[in-house]
Amino acid sequence: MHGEKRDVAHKILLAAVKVFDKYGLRKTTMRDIAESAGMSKSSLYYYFKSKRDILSSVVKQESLTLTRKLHHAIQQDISPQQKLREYVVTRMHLLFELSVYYASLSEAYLEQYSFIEQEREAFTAFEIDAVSKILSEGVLKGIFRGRDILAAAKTIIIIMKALELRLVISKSMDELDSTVDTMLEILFHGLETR
Amino acid sequence: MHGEKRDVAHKILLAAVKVFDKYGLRKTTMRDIAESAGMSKSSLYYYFKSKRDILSSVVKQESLTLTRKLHHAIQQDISPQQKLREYVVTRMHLLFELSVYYASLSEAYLEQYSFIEQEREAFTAFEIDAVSKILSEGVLKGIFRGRDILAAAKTIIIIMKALELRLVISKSMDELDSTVDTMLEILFHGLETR
DNA sequence: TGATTTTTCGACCAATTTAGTCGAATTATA
DNA sequence: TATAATTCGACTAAATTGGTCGAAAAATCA
Repeated sequence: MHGEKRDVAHKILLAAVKVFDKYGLRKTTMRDIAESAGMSKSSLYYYFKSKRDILSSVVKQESLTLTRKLHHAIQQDISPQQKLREYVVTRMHLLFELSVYYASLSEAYLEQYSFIEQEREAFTAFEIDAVSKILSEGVLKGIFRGRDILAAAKTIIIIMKALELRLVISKSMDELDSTVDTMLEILFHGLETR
Repeated sequence: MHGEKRDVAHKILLAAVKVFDKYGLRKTTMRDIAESAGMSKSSLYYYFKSKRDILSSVVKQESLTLTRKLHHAIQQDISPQQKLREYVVTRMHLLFELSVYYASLSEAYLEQYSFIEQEREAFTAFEIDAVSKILSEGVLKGIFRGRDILAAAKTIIIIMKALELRLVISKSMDELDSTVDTMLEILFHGLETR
């Protein structure tokens, strides 16, 4: 009749995201997750074998959401400039919502949950590929200068990561879009042919 | 030569605010505060007698900042409408920054730190007074209708508190100002004479 | 209906973390 | 140099942590 096992597991993950977002990974306890999911702590272990397991599932889920939406954002039939803008802005807004990627963790903690770093590295690889493709397209169309695409892509990603940090600190998205625009304005006039 | 006792105490409070903001009151430990302040945990007890003491000081400090800035915001020589707008917007932005008032705490936790509720109540009293004065001024100038000022003030404050909740949930201030404007538009056309 | 399976939870555990203490070391002051 | 102000490492008792287990409840099946 009602909820299957997978639905409850999903409900738990949603609850986990909520509290991860609130307290960060390190500070979130199984009790917090259970409370947020509206069930007993023991019941969590019926669906997940450990806290690490829940964490891992959340990370994988968020990572999937992130890449899927970013992929979709640059699939549109728009100019390379617009694509780059779309990518950066979408990325900003998504990362603002997704909790796990923002968790600033101590090295010791990351060691324990190594899959987070792994997932992050995989995401970086995706990013370099995605941005490189946008740049290549721009070069082919004679819009961007065709020097070292990989280096250019990496630079853009570094700048975006720097923006992430500012975002976390300010906790506001007010100036974000204009900052992105300013940044991209500079970026475009440096990349475009004349 | 360098830092007096009061300065260090102040430094500790700033560090405390930083981590309270990050983890919330409940999740913040003395170790967190000490780390954030760049000193040993034991040293904190040279300046404050307990965690409760630090918490209390932070709450009082934030409460003071809040009321002082709000008071200043409505001291300007502007129309009652502008004053009301100024009050609401300032309040929103300040509460977004101040960590303590947003801490959603369980009743059990609030019991332990009762001074938080006390300070909140004092703040509400200040608000009712401040908003009432703005409304009164508007009535005197023939701009607002002069029915039940106290009830009107309380209504405005309730609406602002509802906005607070939305603010916490969305964690973004993007739509906030326009929401405030929309709300005040409705509010003004209900309050103004004709 | 009664038997069986799925799901939930309270009670419990060992290990860690917590707020807070204390005396000794360090630093500044006189 | 003596004295006072400040810092901290080592410690404790109490609370909290992730995780276990078996029994109660619900849901499903016969």
